[in-house]
Amino acid sequence: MKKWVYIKDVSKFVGEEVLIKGWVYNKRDVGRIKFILVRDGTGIIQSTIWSKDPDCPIFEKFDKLTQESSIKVSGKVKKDERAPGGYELEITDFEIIQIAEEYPISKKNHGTAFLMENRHLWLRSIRQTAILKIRASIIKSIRDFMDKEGFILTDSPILTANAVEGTTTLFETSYFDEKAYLSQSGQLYAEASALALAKTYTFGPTFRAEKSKTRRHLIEFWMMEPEWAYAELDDVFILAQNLLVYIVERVLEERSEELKILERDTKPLEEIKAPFPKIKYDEAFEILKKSGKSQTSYGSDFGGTDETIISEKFNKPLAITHYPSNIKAFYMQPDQDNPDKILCMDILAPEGYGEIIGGSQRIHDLDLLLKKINEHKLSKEVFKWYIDLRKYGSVPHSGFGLGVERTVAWICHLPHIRETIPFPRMLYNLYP
RNA sequence: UCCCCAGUAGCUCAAUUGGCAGAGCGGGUGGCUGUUAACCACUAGGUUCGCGGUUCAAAUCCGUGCUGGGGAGCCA
Repeated sequence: MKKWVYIKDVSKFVGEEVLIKGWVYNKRDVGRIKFILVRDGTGIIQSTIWSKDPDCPIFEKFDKLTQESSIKVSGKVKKDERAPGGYELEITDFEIIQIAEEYPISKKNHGTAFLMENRHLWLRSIRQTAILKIRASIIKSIRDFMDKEGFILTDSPILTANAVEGTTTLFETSYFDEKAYLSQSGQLYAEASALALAKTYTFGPTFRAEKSKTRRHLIEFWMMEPEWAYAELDDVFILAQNLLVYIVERVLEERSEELKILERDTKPLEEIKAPFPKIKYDEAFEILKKSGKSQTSYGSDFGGTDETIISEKFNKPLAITHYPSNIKAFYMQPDQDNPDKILCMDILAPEGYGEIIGGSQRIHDLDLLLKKINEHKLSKEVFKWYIDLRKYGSVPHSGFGLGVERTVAWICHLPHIRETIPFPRMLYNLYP
């Protein structure tokens, strides 16, 4: 019985007979010599079949193979400069598990619509598997960093009775006889956990029924949200900065192969070092005004193009703080010295990728919170438990949300967020 | 929700701007002893997104619907 090995490990088995279980990525027939490119999820290896006899049984089996047919291949591992990747498998025999029907995804060009329709198959391409591996590394590095910093993972519920952001973007569902909503953010529950554990974070999917059709929006996306008792805005800014530096370092270290497949220029990533620049809304507005390229009026939120104009001035992630209070969420703490401004931060990724982190210091004063809930016409009933947090040992606390998919898009330098998650949920697009 | 663009073979696209619907890839058959999205020859494959209109004649022009793409607003 030959040893089952994965392609990523073949270099350790040069000269030995091994068994590879995989799929036909491509085949080439050059008469007496045939090539099968076998992929097994960890890599691709060129495999060769040779015989003097044009009618030998293994050639007949080869002829049946179609793209993506599943096969178990036995052969001897050889070092060979002519093979892509430098190693080659000299096939002694192979077993056909299933002959694939005509595979819809060919080696030539496809349009986005067609690829999205076949997302379940598109995932098998080298490029897509590289992105998924980088996504996995980013998630692992986020978890490792937060754990190392002493934050406790606490999960927030997906089904909730209350909104966090504007009520227009909620997915409504039924909860027996009550109405329920899919979570837009785990933050409010994380605040409760933070008062229990001091340093916490939630990690999970969030849902926004926004009718937005852009390269940076998903209907279902993943967020990591730390919440930290007694922390002020500056504390979470430093946390966010160190987190991003750590993620980039880890990806450069673990996934250089995948970044190469994506043809990602790693120089801009190598420049991601602390400290990150931090400017106030007013300064950001000045930059916009001077650029002459923006129509945004003072006091309004920045648009996607505005973010690009501002972040192009810096080669690192940039924090913009102290936004006007009327354009931010109800739970955000006003600045003591300037109550029209909010102790909040948006962190914009470089290279035009825009906002990947949004955070703030939270209101800890009971009366102020009640006033804000009133102003935003929110229900005191459903928020009773949240208001309670300000009655029993309330303290200043802060947190932020990091969008996983936007982070993946930036680090991989992807033109569109749809490739950052295995099965993106987008506007009017629930299949596959 | 608004603005712009597109829909032709399984896929990616052509079609002299209103005059015989075609090529590459993929499929099939055959050839080739080192290919790198192999190559060469032959071959099958069409309700030109649906409906209505203009015209001697519509893939092409007009109207309408559907689907998809790009962007805006909003956001991570």
